Amino acid sequence: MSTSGTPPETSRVTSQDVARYAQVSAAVVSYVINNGPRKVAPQTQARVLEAIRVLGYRPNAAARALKLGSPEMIGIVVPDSTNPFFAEFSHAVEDAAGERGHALLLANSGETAAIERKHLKAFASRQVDGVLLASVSPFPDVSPLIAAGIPVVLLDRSTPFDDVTSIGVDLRAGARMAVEHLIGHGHTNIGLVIGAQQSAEQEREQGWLDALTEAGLPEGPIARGPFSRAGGYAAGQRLLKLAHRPTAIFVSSDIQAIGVLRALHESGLDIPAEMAIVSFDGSPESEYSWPSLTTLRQPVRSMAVDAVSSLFHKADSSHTTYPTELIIRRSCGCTP
Amino acid sequence: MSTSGTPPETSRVTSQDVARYAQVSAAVVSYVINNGPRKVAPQTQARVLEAIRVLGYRPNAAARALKLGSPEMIGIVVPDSTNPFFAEFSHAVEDAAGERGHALLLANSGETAAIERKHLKAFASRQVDGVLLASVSPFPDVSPLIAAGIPVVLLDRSTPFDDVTSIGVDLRAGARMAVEHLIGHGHTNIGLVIGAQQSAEQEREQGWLDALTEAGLPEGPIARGPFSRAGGYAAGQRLLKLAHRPTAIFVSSDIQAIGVLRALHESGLDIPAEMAIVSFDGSPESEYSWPSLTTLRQPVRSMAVDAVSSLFHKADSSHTTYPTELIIRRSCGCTP
DNA sequence: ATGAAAGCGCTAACAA
DNA sequence: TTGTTAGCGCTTTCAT
Repeated sequence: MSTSGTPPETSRVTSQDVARYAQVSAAVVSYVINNGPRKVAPQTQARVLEAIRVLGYRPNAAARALKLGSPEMIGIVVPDSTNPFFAEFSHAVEDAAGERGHALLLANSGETAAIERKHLKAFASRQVDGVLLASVSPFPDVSPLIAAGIPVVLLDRSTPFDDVTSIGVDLRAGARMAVEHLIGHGHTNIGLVIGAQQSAEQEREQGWLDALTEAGLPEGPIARGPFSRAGGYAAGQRLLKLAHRPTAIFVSSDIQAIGVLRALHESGLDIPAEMAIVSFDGSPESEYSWPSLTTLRQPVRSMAVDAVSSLFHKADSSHTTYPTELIIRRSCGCTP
Repeated sequence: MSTSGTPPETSRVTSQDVARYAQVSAAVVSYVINNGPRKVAPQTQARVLEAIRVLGYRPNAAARALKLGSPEMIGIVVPDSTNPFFAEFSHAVEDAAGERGHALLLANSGETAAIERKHLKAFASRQVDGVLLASVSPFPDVSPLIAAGIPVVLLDRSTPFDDVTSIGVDLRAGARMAVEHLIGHGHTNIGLVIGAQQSAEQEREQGWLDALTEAGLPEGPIARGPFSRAGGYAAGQRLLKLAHRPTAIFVSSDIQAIGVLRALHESGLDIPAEMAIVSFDGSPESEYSWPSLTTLRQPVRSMAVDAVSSLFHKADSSHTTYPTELIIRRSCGCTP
């Protein structure tokens, strides 16, 4: 027999093993691991702890999950975790979940309702403790979750839906504010770059229209495209080709705005002198573009934190609206 | 009695319930759900399927996980899932895992070894089927995983470590290639923006030095900072303040390069005429900066796919190096 | 082709 | 304060 390093014991150490080693029952092991629900004599506790250390015991989460009916995980499904807005959101969610000892399951729907639904079902099967959903659809089918009694909160919404709780900023009011800012700069032909139809986008479009109408301005040109840099780029190019080209554009997301900026740069237009931009989200990327983007910041982190809490407090369904803040930077023309 | 909607049955439907309804045993239910391992008569199968539908049965993943010893999930821990490089990587990993019916647990270490370790332990407890780790440290402690017999692959490395399998590009050679490109443009004073010490960064630094030395050029100025836009911005500013300011900079990551670009723009310097840039990673963001970044693209998606496969094929530990590709764009000066 | 039953590892009610 | 024990819901061997 050699004295070489520990063989890669595929850790089949169970609480029973620990109990045996510490000369106690498995119950006691459980009590010390979870600090309860029964008290354990300090001396006994020390023995158990020692046994755990020596044996390299690691509780089996699956068994615990089965017994408790909770895997101590929450799930989030977003259209694209690569989008800075969702990336930031997910990161904050992971932090918040972690503080409660929960892990985060991340899934991408790729803007496809079928895939979204598949993930929702999978999460339901896993009996996760809660699901955060930034749906592709204005009318997501969360029935698998509801049926499993799993709390859900809908993200990135500005209107309530059924009896599922939801959060988000007032997209319409925010968009309106952004466009009003542009109007304040004297623009009268203000274009819109926005997602390819669907839910929430409608509201930003409405807000854009609200501001225009209120100011007695004509409806500007619209370019629709995917929520991506490339989508924004293409949309920007289309707007630039227009005979009656706008002098300002409201872009419904930072990520698209980055693409628009590129189209503008390539065309040699001066921003903001010849084309002003205001966008939406307030992602970190918006601060580092050139010129930096004037944008409507969503309070991502607090939304994330609250979303996670409401999963755990599962109060009655409700919708909570967060304030949006106009961050003035260079792209709107405030600073020359 | 009303005919109102189904009460929110907190889905306590078990395979037993299904069995009873379909007048078969639980074993048969399992067989039809998993298409095996025993065959089931078509007629029986239909009855079971019907029962599943009627009862709204959804298998309990925790029970399955306990029985099988596998939760059918893999985990990934990265320094910052918000960093486009890791965001893209994780997304690709999620796809690859999903194809195998596995979910993805995402955790951030925030560049802190202690947090990383905490996540690794948690993953070990959860008995995940594999862990992908982009460690903060050059010598990560993966023992909890090893002890649990969980396959690990180290990400974003260019050198092997112990007997754990790893993947990554040849950072040193890549950096060298990037710097050589700059040298090819006639630059003789080439700065470096890089992370605040640690592992992999050393290699990019070495590559930078290699190119300089080989060309008989003096060592340029170095600015270190976090892997963030802000970190790059600050680093860029420091380089600009230098008396003997460089005419080109090799930035060790796209995300920092975005920050450097901002510093450059603010100083009014023309890019690439007065300051050329080449960066590293090839993230989507690099294509949309202004000017667009000439960068060393890492084959993120194929690395992600391969990383996931090797988790499942758990061959002997090995290190595989991926090729890097210099994407020529505007920031280096190739196009005026 | 199907049923019966054991047991994965843990928690907590119930005893002692 | 600690031990005994009964499951949580599923998979699968062993019978039939």
